[in-house]
Amino acid sequence: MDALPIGELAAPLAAAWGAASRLLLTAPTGSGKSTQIPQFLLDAGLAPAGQIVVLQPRRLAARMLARRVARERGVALGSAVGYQVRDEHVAGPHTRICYVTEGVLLRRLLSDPDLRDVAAILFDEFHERHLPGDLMLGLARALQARRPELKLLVMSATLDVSGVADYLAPAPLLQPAGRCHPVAIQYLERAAAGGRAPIWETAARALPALLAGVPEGDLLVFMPGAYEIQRTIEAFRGVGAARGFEVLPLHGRLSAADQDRAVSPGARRRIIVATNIAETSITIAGVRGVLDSGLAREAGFDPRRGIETLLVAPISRAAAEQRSGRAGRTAPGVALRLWTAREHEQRPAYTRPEIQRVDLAEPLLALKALGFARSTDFPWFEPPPPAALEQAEALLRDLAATDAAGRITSLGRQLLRFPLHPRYARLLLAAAETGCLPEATRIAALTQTRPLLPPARDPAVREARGALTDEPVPGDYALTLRGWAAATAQRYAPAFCQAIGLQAEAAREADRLAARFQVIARSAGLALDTPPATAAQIGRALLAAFPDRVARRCDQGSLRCELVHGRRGELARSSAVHHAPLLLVGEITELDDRHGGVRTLLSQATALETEWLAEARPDALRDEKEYRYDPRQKRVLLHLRRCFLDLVLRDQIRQDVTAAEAAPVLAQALASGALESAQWPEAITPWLARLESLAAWCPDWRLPTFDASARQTVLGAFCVGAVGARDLKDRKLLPCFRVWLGAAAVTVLEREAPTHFTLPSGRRRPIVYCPPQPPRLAATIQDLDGLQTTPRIAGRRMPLTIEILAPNQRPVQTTTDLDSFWRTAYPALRPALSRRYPKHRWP
DNA sequence: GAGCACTGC
Repeated sequence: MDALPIGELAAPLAAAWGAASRLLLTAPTGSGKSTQIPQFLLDAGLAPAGQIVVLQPRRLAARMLARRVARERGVALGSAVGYQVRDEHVAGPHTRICYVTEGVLLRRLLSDPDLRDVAAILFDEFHERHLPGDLMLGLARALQARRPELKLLVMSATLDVSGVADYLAPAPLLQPAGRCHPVAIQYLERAAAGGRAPIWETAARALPALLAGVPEGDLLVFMPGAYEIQRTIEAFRGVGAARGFEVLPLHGRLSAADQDRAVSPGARRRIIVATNIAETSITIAGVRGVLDSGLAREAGFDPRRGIETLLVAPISRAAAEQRSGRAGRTAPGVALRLWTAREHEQRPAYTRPEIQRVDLAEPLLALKALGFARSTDFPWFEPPPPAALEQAEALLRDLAATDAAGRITSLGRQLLRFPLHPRYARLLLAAAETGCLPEATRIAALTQTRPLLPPARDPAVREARGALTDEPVPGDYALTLRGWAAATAQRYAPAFCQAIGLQAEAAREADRLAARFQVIARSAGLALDTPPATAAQIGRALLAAFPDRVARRCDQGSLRCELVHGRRGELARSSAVHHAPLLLVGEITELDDRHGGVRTLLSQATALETEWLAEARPDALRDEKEYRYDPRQKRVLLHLRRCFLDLVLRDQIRQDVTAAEAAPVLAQALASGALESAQWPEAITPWLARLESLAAWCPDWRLPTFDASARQTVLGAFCVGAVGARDLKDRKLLPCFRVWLGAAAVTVLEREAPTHFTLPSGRRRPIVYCPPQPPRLAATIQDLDGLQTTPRIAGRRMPLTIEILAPNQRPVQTTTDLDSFWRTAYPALRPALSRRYPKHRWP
């Protein structure tokens, strides 16, 4: 690694530092800026009082840099030079240079909004654009209004500097001469076999040419995930030119020992097949050639459906640059990209920053605590998508963390005491109410680490793990808690951990986290000395945090589930609760399937009893006086009832009343507290009796009139082009089909989704849709229009399922092949359907 | 082949 030419930079940096409060510096990763710039600022007296804080995206980097700078200056670590990461604080009152991870500074800001002891903030590796770094930059800029002497220096490698320069203006740009070795870039001459061949086959075909151009040193191959890495290694076995090479995998799920093996030099030349972990986190010495698949798994969040995504996508040009650079760290190198030069130009210039693609509830709550009641008040470097902000606002409202005007409540401030997503913080407060706080702190902790019990392929491990379920287990969290407790009892004996496949490292980290949550809980006055919790206590607490994650198994033969808000997915095969008809799922993730489409995986499931939904009482959700009579609390209750109605009534309603028609009516009538059961068909009266007891909780609500515009019509036939929406309305057709696209049921509303209903007194009450409601149907229909066989939403092919519905809305038949359905299956079925269900007008 | 890239308080 070459030293930064600090001498050439010293004069301009010193001059700019005096004149400007914000500066921008671009230099490649590993140029020495992270260690040299802070020392220069200190030695030149440019930060005479206060700390120079250097923000790092990773804990390991913060630790290593502090260690190195302390050594260079001959001081003890934690004295003049220190660091702070989540688990460690190695710094003191005399610390002048402090390396901290981005989240740590955000936390510090929450307890000390002026950061009085900080003289300068250096944003290192800012081009990585992690969410906390982005947020911190905006906060620091805003803070300069109160503390004009605070200096900001943004350091980045491949960032499009003009955007930051504009944001920080006036900010001088410093650009020292680069010192990297040249890397020759090669592209494929023709697109790989029409893009049809698996990426590992393309890689194996290209390997000999690359090896011929790299006579010495190791080779680094980038693949999107562990599965592709495995297939690549197998494919390389058949390549003659690779004989004599040691071929090793490298990804985050490997044990520390296996990762070390891939990083440390061996006797033979090596080919290391890695994920993105080798792009930024792990540096491998001696790499002279890079083979780049051009693919990466990219995390995202769809605010409309409230679903996380993890999909394989082409990397940006900047990321490809970063990957190629891995070949030129010690000597000139070669990089072969498995795409054409022409395709390269069509790739996005930069990876979408995190703030554009993740759930914003947690940062938004922090902003509100810091005085930015509305997200538009905040000086975003790049504002997040409005839909994501709306979703986050709605979630915070539903958790009672904010009031109707979007201001933080005292409950919201309580949530913020925990370094957790507001949902999990909410889980802890609810757990204190239901009496399962110790268990809940452990559940929250294990969601924040690597999986403690990752899915096992080894039959011996599976069998040993089976012993954990000798007694029935109410959920996947509960199963992990059981394995974790057993391992704790054995003091994490390696033999035991290995036998059940428990990741001791992750468990120890979770131990520390749970302990920390308990310290915070105790200081907040929450009761921790409770007897071992029952499944009901834990289930009810989980419901308060995840009211929109209730799911029901569609049938016993498959793992398909329906979720509230017209979503659905597939329960993870590895889940421990295959027996339960009603579930609460902790995670919903959309993943690639093997056909170029997607599937929605439901994991971390917990079995639910209908009674917990039906009998969830206001006091189970009570936190403090100000919420007891707050309408917002009723919203949560109303939502729970809707879950109940959606899922339970659908089985019970028959004959002429369809669930889609009845549910909103019932929900509103129910909320009114004055339901007259005589008005309803006999089949549903047993359920109404239970519902009436729910309604009794909110006696001040009155029966609303049912607004016909709220009636829903299933899109089905419209989508496949058989019947137009107008036909459905004019001819008063019952819905015959329901169409599922990915996780979302596509339905159409006759008008816009209603926002209010009217009480007999004439007063209007808002209808609150928990995220991600109501669906934006107009947009959905446009996306679908004209797409007969391979509907795409946002460029991604969505699995299409069509259900033929009986008048009671239960599916008669299901198909996934639209073409053959429409050509053969449906025409063959139609006569029978017409006889069986004459009420339908079958197209 | 069926969980799933990388981080972080």
